[in-house]
Amino acid sequence: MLTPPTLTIASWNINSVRRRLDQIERLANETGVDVICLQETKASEPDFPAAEIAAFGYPHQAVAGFGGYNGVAILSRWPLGQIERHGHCEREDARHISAVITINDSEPLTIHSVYVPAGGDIPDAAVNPKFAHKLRFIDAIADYFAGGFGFRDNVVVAGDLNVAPLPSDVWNHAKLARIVTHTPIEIAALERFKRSLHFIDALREVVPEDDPVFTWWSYRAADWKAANKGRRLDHIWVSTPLKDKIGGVEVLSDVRNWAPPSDHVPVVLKLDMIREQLET
DNA sequence: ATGTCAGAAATCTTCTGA
Repeated sequence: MLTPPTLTIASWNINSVRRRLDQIERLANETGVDVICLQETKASEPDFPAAEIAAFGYPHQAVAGFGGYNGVAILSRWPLGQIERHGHCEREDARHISAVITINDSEPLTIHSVYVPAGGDIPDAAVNPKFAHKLRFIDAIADYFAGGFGFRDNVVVAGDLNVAPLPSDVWNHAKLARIVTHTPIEIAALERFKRSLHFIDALREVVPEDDPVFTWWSYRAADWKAANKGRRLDHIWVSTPLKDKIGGVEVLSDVRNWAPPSDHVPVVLKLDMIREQLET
């Protein structure tokens, strides 16, 4: 089999896979991305448009979903093994699925598509059960990674983590300090999750920490681009062995203009691991 | 507090979740 020079992995909260099916095809055609991790597919597994997506070039799929809300998937041009869905906080709510990508036998790569709960409006776990669930979910997924992997494993976490951790990850740090997605308690929880396997925030490896980067813009602005009140809620993390293989990270903000748009845009990671393996 | 989406269940609109 011909080995590709790179492996590209996208993370995209698509806000209904059926509503935006043609945009998956467009993303495939315009970027050629190898793997797409989806969140908020909002489709039951029988309703998931598997055949159509296979025809777009992604015959290998890991899907978890039910009607109405949530739902995650991994779409791949490469075979997927060991597909596992993970329930956290005693729920089977289709927020986390993983698969092992088998490009070569020597270095398996485990890819996770994750959708962290949004958390409601009030950033107080004592009065808002959704916020309490969000914090418990992040703790639970941190425990999962702390207990299930070694620091030498190749692991990619791609998802809507619903937290914008850095001041430059939101349009106004001071104004959002008490707004859910940017509160100190959520940022601390996300940091613990990140440390669970010494994950590296791939985008911030290639974009300076002070540069504003957003992946989500609310539907409620009349003109999302003019207002530009965005947040970086979508992340791709890699485990330490993959750090030196980050070949680039791109936020496809133009996708926010594709009609009808999701409120999130894809983040794409390029890994150079395969090329390095060829050279050694 | 506001606005805008998407899906479900039940209608021709309201609810929930985001």
